[in-house]
Amino acid sequence: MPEAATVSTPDVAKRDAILRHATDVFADEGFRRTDVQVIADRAGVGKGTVYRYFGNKQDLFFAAVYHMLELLDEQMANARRGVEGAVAKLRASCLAYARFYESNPQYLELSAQDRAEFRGDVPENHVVFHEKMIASFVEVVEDGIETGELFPCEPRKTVLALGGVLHGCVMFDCYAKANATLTEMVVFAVDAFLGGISAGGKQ
Amino acid sequence: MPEAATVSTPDVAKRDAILRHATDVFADEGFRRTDVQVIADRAGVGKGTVYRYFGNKQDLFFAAVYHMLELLDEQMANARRGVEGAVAKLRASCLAYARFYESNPQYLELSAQDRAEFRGDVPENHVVFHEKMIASFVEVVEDGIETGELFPCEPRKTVLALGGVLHGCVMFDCYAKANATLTEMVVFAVDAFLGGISAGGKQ
Amino acid sequence: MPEAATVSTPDVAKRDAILRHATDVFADEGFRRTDVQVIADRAGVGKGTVYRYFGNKQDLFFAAVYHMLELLDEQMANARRGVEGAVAKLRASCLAYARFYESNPQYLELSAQDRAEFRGDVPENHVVFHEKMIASFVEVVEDGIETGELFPCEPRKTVLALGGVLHGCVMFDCYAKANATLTEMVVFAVDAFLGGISAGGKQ
Amino acid sequence: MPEAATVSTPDVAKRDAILRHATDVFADEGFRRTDVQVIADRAGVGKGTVYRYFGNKQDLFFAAVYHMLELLDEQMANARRGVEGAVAKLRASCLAYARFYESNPQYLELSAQDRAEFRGDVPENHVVFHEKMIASFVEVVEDGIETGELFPCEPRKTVLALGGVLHGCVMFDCYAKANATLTEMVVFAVDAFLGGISAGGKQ
DNA sequence: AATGAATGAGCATTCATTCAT
DNA sequence: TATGAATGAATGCTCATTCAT
Repeated sequence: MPEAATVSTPDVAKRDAILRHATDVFADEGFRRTDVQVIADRAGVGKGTVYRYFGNKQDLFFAAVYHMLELLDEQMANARRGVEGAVAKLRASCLAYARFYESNPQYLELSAQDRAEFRGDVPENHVVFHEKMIASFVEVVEDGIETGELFPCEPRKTVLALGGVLHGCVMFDCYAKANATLTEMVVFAVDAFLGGISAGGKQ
Repeated sequence: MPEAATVSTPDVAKRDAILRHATDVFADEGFRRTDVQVIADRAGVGKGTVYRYFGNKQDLFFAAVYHMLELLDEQMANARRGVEGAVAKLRASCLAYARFYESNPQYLELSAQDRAEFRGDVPENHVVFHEKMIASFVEVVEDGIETGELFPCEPRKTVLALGGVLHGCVMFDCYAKANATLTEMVVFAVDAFLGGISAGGKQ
Repeated sequence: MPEAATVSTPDVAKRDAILRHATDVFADEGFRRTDVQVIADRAGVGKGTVYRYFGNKQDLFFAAVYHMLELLDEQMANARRGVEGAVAKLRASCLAYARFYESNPQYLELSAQDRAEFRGDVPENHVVFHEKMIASFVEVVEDGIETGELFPCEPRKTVLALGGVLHGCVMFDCYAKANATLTEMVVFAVDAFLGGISAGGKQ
Repeated sequence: MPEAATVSTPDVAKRDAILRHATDVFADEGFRRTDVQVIADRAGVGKGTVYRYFGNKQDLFFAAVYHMLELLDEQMANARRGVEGAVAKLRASCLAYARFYESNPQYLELSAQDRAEFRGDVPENHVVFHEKMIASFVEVVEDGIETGELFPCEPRKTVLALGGVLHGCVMFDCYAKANATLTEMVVFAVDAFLGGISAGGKQ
């Protein structure tokens, strides 16, 4: 089967390169300190090209964050696939979350910048994506309650609390390096949290 | 005895005013966007005075954060005082933590800025203070293990995980407003977490 | 007879469209502020096509101005046609001038831009055209002097002064809106001026 | 009388220097093309100082134009002082107008820029000043009508027409250099115009 | 011939920091 | 000691022009 036809990709590669380097620079320097020229230089394009593709610095940042959200969601969904049981599914997702940020520390900084600079005042598509991710967790929790695996609780509240646990563990890390990897800390915290809401005894 | 040495620093009030307004402006605008002139104006002093008292913008920011840490620690210590039992003490501290940030949202933003801008690359006195706060929690956890109130665990790891839970709950809030106050969410998450590490059954 | 050679340039229409929209955009935005891309978009052609037809932004502007000069000259010539008497001819021309700019305010702005941006440092063909227009007026004035309708005077100086009157009345308008139309103001000023150089008593 | 006390002038000199050089650069380069850095350099101050004194480029430009208006008005008023008769007063003012622009060609370009860039959409104080200048001319015309020196006419309309004549003569000059100075052309045009509205015969 | 993606020089404005008064 | 005027490096964004397709 010859010639797999690379018909498309007119400049997706260029867009990706910009996005990738933008992520790195935003992570290294922070949103405000970042000079778009540096992103352009690293991506090997002119500054005007960056603006052509992303409109302005802020939208470029948002695009980088959105890309991160997609990757994170994908990895958590993959981790959940084929796992049985609500607790096991939640645990697998959280593990994927931890591994994602541990493997890609630049995304951790991107998240910190996002929170600090925009305080949730983010584009609509981010909000939608957040809700989609929450919804997928809520579904798991609801199933868990139905099967009796989890104590009855408000699913959304539970999911948001779990989200807080995850977010906090990865962000808080910098203040007092534990003698543990980021992933170990998340697992520890999540297990305690899940133990506290599980019906079947602890651990 | 000549000239009874002006013992008291004659301008503590001025220093405090600068610090207070700096906190507000840093919280409102973010570290990078903050114009020191605005802080000086609001504090009713010249810009040069701000630099005389705090050296530079970054150190002013750090001083504001340090002041926040002192207040937070004080409130958590007060909350713990007179409470019996490790779990109850931890819970009371966490409640104080939540109330502190709920009552003073500007400190929440200050924390977010601190994390985003400096990633834990903070002055020595911050590190020391963090460790002091951690130590006071660790002591409680160790007591809890000793009395059998808590499962055996690594105290420091447990405390850092709990710190992550707290940090995460207050920071994560902005992404998906729960139908609950910040304090309710923290209580919910902390109770689940404590339930998971408590020996005495859940809640 | 084979293939009757596409004699007519096949894209005069396209050139005209570009020129028409260029005039509007230059008038609305001014020369410097004008984005050639906008002209291309409005004309429904690619930006490269604009450059293919006109070389560069400045030459495009000059082409627009030249087109305006042709239209203006045509209208003044038409107005003069069939009119008897030097004063009547001059008056008719000036009326046409006023009506031209009142009916096409975009040309007024184009003139203002031309003066401000290039100060008469314009292409040779503009200079030639100006001289041609001046010459046609000079001829009328010379006839008027010969027939005794006008006082003896330097014809060229007189024509340039009249040109100043016209130019000034339409340009000055913006500073202090009179309670009169542009045309009324021009008629008023021109009648006074002509009254002052006419031998036959005033008006 | 010793010590003429230069009490005031804290930095009026610096402000004037900036304004003077701004006028020159705006005149030479045009508003859009002007780089504020160049003005700062020529005035021997930092760029920030220019912004400290004038806020932004546009306001700096308006300040330069306003200064020009004040100078022009002063010179016309001086020229009128001690002159008897409406026509003589108007003529003297117009002569001063012509001499002003002939002696200070940079102001001529400044006017052209003002018209082209802002089309009369200028600050309130400019409008007020224009009206003040118009009013002083209107008064002369009204007196002239009262004494019978001028034909009855609408004074404001007459003044605006005269303003157009002046404006046009100085602006139009660039298109077709007459064999006369700017002042000669203005005198010629104004005399014709005044001749046309004067009761007492021509010239 | 027609296009429009890519480029990078150019410029307004901001703001941390200094230092003369 | 307190001030705030002065500075100039830093940076987001625009747009004329080019040129590969």
